[in-house]
Amino acid sequence: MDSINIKKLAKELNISTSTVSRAFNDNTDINKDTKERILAYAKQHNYLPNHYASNLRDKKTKTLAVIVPEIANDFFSQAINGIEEVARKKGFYILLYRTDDVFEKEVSFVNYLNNGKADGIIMSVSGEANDHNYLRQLEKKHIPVVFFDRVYEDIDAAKVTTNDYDSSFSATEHLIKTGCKKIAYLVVNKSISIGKVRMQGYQDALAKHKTPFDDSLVIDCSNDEKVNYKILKKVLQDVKPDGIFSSVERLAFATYYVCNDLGISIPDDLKVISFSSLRVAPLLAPALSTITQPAYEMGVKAATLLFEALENNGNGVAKKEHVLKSKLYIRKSSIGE
Amino acid sequence: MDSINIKKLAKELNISTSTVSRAFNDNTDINKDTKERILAYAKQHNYLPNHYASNLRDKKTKTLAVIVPEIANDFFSQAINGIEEVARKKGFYILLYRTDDVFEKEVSFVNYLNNGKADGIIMSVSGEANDHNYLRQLEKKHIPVVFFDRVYEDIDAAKVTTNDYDSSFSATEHLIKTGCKKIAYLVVNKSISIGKVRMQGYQDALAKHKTPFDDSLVIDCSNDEKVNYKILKKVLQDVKPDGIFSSVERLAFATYYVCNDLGISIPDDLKVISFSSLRVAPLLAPALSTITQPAYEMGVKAATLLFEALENNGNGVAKKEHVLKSKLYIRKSSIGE
DNA sequence: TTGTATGCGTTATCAG
DNA sequence: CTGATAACGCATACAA
Repeated sequence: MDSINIKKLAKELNISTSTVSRAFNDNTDINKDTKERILAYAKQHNYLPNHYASNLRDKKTKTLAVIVPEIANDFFSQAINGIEEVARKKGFYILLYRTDDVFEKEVSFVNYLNNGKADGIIMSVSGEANDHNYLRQLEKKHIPVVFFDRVYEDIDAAKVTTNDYDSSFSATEHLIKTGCKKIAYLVVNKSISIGKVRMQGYQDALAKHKTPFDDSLVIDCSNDEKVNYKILKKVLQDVKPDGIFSSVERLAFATYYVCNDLGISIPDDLKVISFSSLRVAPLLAPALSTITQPAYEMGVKAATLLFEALENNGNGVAKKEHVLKSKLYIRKSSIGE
Repeated sequence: MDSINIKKLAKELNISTSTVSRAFNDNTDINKDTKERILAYAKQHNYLPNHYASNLRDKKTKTLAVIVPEIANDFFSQAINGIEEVARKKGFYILLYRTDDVFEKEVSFVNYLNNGKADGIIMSVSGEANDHNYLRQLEKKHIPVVFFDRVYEDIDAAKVTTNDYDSSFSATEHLIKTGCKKIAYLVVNKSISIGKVRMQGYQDALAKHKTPFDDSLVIDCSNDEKVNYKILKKVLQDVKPDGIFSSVERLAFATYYVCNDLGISIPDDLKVISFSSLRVAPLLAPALSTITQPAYEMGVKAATLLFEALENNGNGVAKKEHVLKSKLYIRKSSIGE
């Protein structure tokens, strides 16, 4: 057909394929003029080395897999931005996966990656500390993994997290200081490590201030907006908390909607603070107090660590937790009278 | 090393590589028991056919490239979600690119894709109708392209858009009806087709209502938040419009920030309406009136069209504009006294 | 139903 | 500095 490849190019230029190859691989062993001639002709005829063939030869995919629970989410989209930034500079491609928080999808994706589709993986996990054999397989194939935000504690890999415990503690303490006596903790999946850590900060802050911990104030929500609305409506009507600490952005939004409908005033009747990366948090009615994670920086850090692992062939890379700091923004939604 | 491949697997099972290959390719010409035996053994030893080698053989990458100006943006992240949904069902991978609205990056990405890295491309463009030779090269290589939202009119390809002209017309008319006499149009790049279409709707609505068009009310903004803040501050102080029609979400946010700082009341002093996919628009202070594009559905549609092109080998596919409908949500930010 | 042989497009090795 | 050749891992045509 009209498809071009290294052989045709070589033939048309009356040189060997090796020389053409050299022209494209910054090889020093090539005459400058020859190289220019080749590149010029290639450009003209729109030739580029086939990436799959190259990969087959030297096992470098120049591709990085990114696995996240959701994409349309301020935190993750900003993190992906950070990853993309670093990857682009290294000339790497990004393969994107979304798990929808379904553990089985995560497993199936990771298993696929065993076929050499990517050189490394950056992921924010969707399951609990459990059977992670599927991840151990990657180690055997020397495919490095870096976790960010949501990690598996039992896997030995580089991890990029934020100081969730401290932030949760501070946020809860802040609510207590503004006068809250009955603070509810909103979480999506209690058993996932990130939910646990955040809850621990909440509990310890309560304990420090001699506020008894009440299990009925821990509200386990779902991934379905409508269900959450119902759950929260019931809680606000029956349990009547005077403070909300939300471990997940969208539960804070749901709280706002319920309050609007029930005529509950934030912050007069109820103070709200939430983990959130929403850039327009200051523009909400009322402005939402947030614990904001450095999403973009976390992406950059995770990608940087992955490239370190790749460049050192997995040796000597800090397989530890790299903790970045979140920022607490106190806004109107949690300010006392 | 410890790496496994089709040969080793075949040898260990005392069968030929072709049989192993058949087991993985839903080939009918294989004994059911043999197939099961192979798959079981493969699973146990964590073998999967190398994707790059397979591709080199049969020129199917099962990969789809997605090129967007930004990722951390409600519209695009939701659209990507839609694309991902369809791609996943087809067993396709997604290669993600971000251009940052820089035309050169778009060109360089597209050129890369000429090397057979992806079977097809879905993109929202970053340039103007100009020299699109780089895209024409793709046609030669039979790599189908589908545009969404931001398209090049002069390229013959499937396009997924929304009824921007109508929406802009309605939005502007709505502002006029609520009493606005001096409506500013905010745009990021006037010369890009999508900005033009939206502006045309704005202009025509003005004309219909005998409001003279004033060029100083067309505010050309940038991609830098700080610069936009300054531009808008100046406009609100000097030109003093009583209505804002923003063709881009983040310019509406910037307007909100400026108004907060200048003590301008929305909607009393200034009414605002904007193109936006922000899911918490109703929660803003005041709730933002929006023209909301069906972002997710656009992603689904674009991906569906691309797969049609792929499956029909590019023939008989509707290389036309598929127009979906946006929805106008009138909220407090643009309601009259 | 299975096995053998070939080639996909590239690059590294080695020889010149 | 350049050319010939083998090999990467797989899937198909063809033979059995």
